[in-house]
Amino acid sequence: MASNPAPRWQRLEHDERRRQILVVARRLFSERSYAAVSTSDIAREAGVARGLLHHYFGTKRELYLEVVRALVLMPSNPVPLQSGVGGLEVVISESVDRWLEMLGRNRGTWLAAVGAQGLGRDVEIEAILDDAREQAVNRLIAAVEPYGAAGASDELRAVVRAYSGLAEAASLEWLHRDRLTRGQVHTLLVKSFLNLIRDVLPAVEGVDARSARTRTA
Amino acid sequence: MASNPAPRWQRLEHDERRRQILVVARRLFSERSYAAVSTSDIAREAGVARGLLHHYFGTKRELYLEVVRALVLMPSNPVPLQSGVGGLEVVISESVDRWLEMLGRNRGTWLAAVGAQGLGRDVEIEAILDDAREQAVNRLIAAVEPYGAAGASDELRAVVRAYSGLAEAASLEWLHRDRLTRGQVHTLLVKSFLNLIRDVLPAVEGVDARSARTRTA
DNA sequence: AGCAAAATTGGCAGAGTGCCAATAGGGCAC
DNA sequence: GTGCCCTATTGGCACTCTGCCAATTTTGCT
Repeated sequence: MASNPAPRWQRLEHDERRRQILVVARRLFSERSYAAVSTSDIAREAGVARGLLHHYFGTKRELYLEVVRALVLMPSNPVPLQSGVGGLEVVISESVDRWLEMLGRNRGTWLAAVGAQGLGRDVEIEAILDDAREQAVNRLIAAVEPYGAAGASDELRAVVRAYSGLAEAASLEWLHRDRLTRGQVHTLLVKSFLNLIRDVLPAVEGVDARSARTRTA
Repeated sequence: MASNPAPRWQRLEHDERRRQILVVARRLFSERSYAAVSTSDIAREAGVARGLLHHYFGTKRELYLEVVRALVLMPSNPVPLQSGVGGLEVVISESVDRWLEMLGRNRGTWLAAVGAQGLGRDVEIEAILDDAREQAVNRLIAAVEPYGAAGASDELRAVVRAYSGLAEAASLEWLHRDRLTRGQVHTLLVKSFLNLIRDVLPAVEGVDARSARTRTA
């Protein structure tokens, strides 16, 4: 009396199914570009019907944005940190070290998150990435603040942001192009940061309005 | 007696039509993302049939790659330069100035070229952007070489590449976020470069293999 | 066991892409 | 000036992908 007709599919709880789809989508979107991944691909690999994706995320694009948001939760920029004990140099050194540690563990994910893609300014994507970087900058500034008297001026934020760019590029030289060792990246990041804060920042703040002209050397 | 039935469309020379389509495609791909631009959009704005796009470029993606190639011909990284007269500092200062000048003129295009996009490593796009940046690094190294004894070591290339990242981020602070003036970016770039070459690079080269371990501080 | 809520499926409609055969400019030979 | 031929250009067909929704199935609860 075939009591159980052997269910053809399993019914999962809302959040669980959602998470499962997100995992697959994250993998595929990390491997290939947005256009090169179809919702059918995601559905097939997740073992569900394509319509279910739309039930949970509405649209392919929204699913994509969800993936991006999850991905940039990982610090895409240098060195957050907590309580500073010791001099600025020590604090920075430890922060950089912790950050490189994280990078080494999540190499693939991080590379996918910072991998520059095509052109065409996608304002939403840009906003998400920008927010993530800005938060990283905030954390770093908060950590440094006790050491430098200056509050979070525009110049400080900009310099730290520039440092983020340097840190990303340098990390790529380690993880992707293999031209630097981890130790070298560490040295590069620590010394650069100290130089930027102690030497470059004061100079930048010292540039007065007359030098802010748009033309000429 | 209606001699000329008034041609319904004009027949252009191969290269000319091709260029015309590229101009439109470049504009649209710079404004919106790849997925948000349809071949119909491009064809309509170019005033041609959609099929013609495929005749010239084969595929939407190939057309896109063509646009990207053209776009990154513009130096996406700092400061090429020619013959150095004067000290390193003067050469760098002038180079940075010339570069900022170019940025100011081509603000929109440059922003489109470096604008961070989505995830999903698109290896072809990545290769194109990477080549462009690498060439910029080469030019910069060639300009600096007379001043530093060291040849183009891996460390030097990596440090200059890191500098490129810093320069891009700093320029965005000027052009996009408006937190720095042009003069401030100039100062930031010149001083940072000198610091990197004179102070940081030697330290990075001095990191011996024992420090190159993957773990630990 | 039966019911109801909700998770899941399957298929339909519209849009976008790739392709190719047919058409029509326009330069050139005569 | 006229006609011919080359090829730039068009228009439409087939296929894939996305968004949507009604129908179906599962499962917890009474």
